[in-house]
Amino acid sequence: MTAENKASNDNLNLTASRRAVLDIVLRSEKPQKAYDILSDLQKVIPHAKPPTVYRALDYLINKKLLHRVNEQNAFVACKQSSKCHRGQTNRFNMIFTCTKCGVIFEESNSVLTAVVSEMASTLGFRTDSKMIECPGICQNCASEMV
Amino acid sequence: MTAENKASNDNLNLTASRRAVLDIVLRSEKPQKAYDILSDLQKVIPHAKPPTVYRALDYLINKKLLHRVNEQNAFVACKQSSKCHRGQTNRFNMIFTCTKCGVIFEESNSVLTAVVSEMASTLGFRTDSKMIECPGICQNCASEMV
DNA sequence: TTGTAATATGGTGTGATATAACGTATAATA
DNA sequence: TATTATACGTTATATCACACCATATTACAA
Repeated sequence: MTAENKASNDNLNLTASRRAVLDIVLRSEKPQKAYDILSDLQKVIPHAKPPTVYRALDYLINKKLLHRVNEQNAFVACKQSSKCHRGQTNRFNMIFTCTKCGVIFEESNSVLTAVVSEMASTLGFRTDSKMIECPGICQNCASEMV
Repeated sequence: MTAENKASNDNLNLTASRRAVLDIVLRSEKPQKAYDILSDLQKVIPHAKPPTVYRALDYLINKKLLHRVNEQNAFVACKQSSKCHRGQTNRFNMIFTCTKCGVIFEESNSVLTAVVSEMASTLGFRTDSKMIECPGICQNCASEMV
């Protein structure tokens, strides 16, 4: 289920600032930085402050509408297509992040899920977020570096 | 090859501050924060400043002696055992990071390597670091949360 | 040996990221 | 209504990271 679909979920308490932050992140392809989100947010909610943004982000991440991209200190909407799920909430999603331009690719894969699940359980490790990050260089940036 | 082994490598220019930073990180099990490293470093090099640490870290990461753990904004010694390598420089290493206590587990796995390599190449994505992070909760912390 | 390029360091300052703390408001419910 | 939980407003500050410029050192060619 994508973030856009989830946003109409009844269990969701989308206040004005949460809705606005979600919209800002949804509108962008690339992960958005917190202080860029803040700038945008202040066009709608002029008195918004850093905690306003971080609270909204925390909430939306908890509700699985957004991901935090640790490699970039940035935030992106959950792009998992419904076909990646089929009710399987335990699938892992890989986020390939371009350290050059910031573009990301989010992909799910059953073999990945199987192997990571097994590694984690061998370690007695509980993987809550099911998001894995792999940094690198996207095709576009690679070709520009000649 | 572990960081300890590599440290005796001839190609390495281990100046005083680099050596000290490496030692500080090696001495600790858990990833170390830059400003904690700085505090320790100042016991040896009193005039050390933040750039001193970040420069040393950059160097050591480039030389593959250390990893940056993005989930924690912290740094840890490369713990890959030699058996994980056998000259295969293209193996992926997964770092499971505990978001509660900060402990990490670094593991390599041929199936993981195969599936991530394939996903990346499908996307035309160049994976330089070969380090993948998976956040979660370690067994210890999980049992304490009852 | 001198010139020069590359590398490493010292030190200042500041940009960027994130949250603690405390008070107020609102909503849900016993 | 009293109580609890949740959300928000605001100030201040903690934390993370590096740009910038000057200086020193090294390596090597002329």
